[in-house]
Amino acid sequence: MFKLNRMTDYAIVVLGFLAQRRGDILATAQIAELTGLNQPTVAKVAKTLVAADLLVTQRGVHGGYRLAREAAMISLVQIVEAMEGPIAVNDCVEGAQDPCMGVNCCFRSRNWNRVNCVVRNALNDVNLEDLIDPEQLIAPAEREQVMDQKLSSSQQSDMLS
Amino acid sequence: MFKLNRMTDYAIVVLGFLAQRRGDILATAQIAELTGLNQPTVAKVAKTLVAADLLVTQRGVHGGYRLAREAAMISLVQIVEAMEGPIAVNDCVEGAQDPCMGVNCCFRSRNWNRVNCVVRNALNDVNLEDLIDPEQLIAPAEREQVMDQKLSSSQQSDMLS
DNA sequence: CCAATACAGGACTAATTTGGTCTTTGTTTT
DNA sequence: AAAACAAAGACCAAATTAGTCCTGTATTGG
Repeated sequence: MFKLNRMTDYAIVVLGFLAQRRGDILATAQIAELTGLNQPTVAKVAKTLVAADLLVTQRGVHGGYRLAREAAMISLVQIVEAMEGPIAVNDCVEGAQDPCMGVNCCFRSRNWNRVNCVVRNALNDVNLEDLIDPEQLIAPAEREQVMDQKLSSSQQSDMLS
Repeated sequence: MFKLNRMTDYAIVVLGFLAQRRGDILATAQIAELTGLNQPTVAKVAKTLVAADLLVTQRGVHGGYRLAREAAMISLVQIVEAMEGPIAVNDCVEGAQDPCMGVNCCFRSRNWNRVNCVVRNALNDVNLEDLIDPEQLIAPAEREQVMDQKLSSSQQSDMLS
């Protein structure tokens, strides 16, 4: 429960990868190859992240994606809400699409809002940079070698598990 | 996202209802009728809640369920974990069944644990009593009348929305 | 002691959500 | 202008979740 779905995991992998190569514009095929994800999946995730202003895109030949801003300025709550919509443990809270009404169907207590706020703040306090293992911030020279290791040992799914 | 699933909503409805009638042993059919849920669903939820020691059961004629302890002693985290399993935003955190391994697949940061703890604490700070609207704690005399209103206006689903 | 009632436990089906793929359109570079 | 490549959305497949049903067991009352 309260588990992020796989697309969000993928989003974090992609964003984390781009964060390590800040400034580089990378095509989905490259990202896919180097992270072990497959290309259509990367493309799908990237689309969503562009819509949420977390990535910027460059069309045409030599196009691709890069972070919209530095990793420290991208919080986990932005990523999660980009991939999964607004955080709301149920529809009783403010901002939900179907506000609760009727005396009987809902314990309409302020406490749901409280729960939501705390969760949201927790996610807001962690940014993309925090999630990156410092050891993975490697120099370009070493990069290729390590990438090879990555490819040989990585699996398609369960990227974050 | 971070939305409780429907069974958990139902669980809160059932628990909240029993909390208002503390001490009463009620059969699933009665609970179903008075909450607007249907009987098999109530039965399924109740089974799970008994396994989690949130309800106690009485078999046989005039049997049914009642709260295992007072509402103030039942926290939201207990309800959620009873219905949806341990809280873990992903499999990287301690206590998850598949601990993360491999240098590449996981940003194995302490921050995931931090997020989980905060979420868990938020849920722990709210108990069943907090979730009940005080106005719904009504005298037995009025109860039947209000229940009629409930039945006529309630829908099967979206109990908490 | 028997019948009625109500829960226990598990299997099974249906519905919904999520994940993944493909096709068409549009943009950029040479 | 043509070729290369990404954007966007439609679409199909897989997995999860919800809901139902059936058989068995415990308890009470006649």
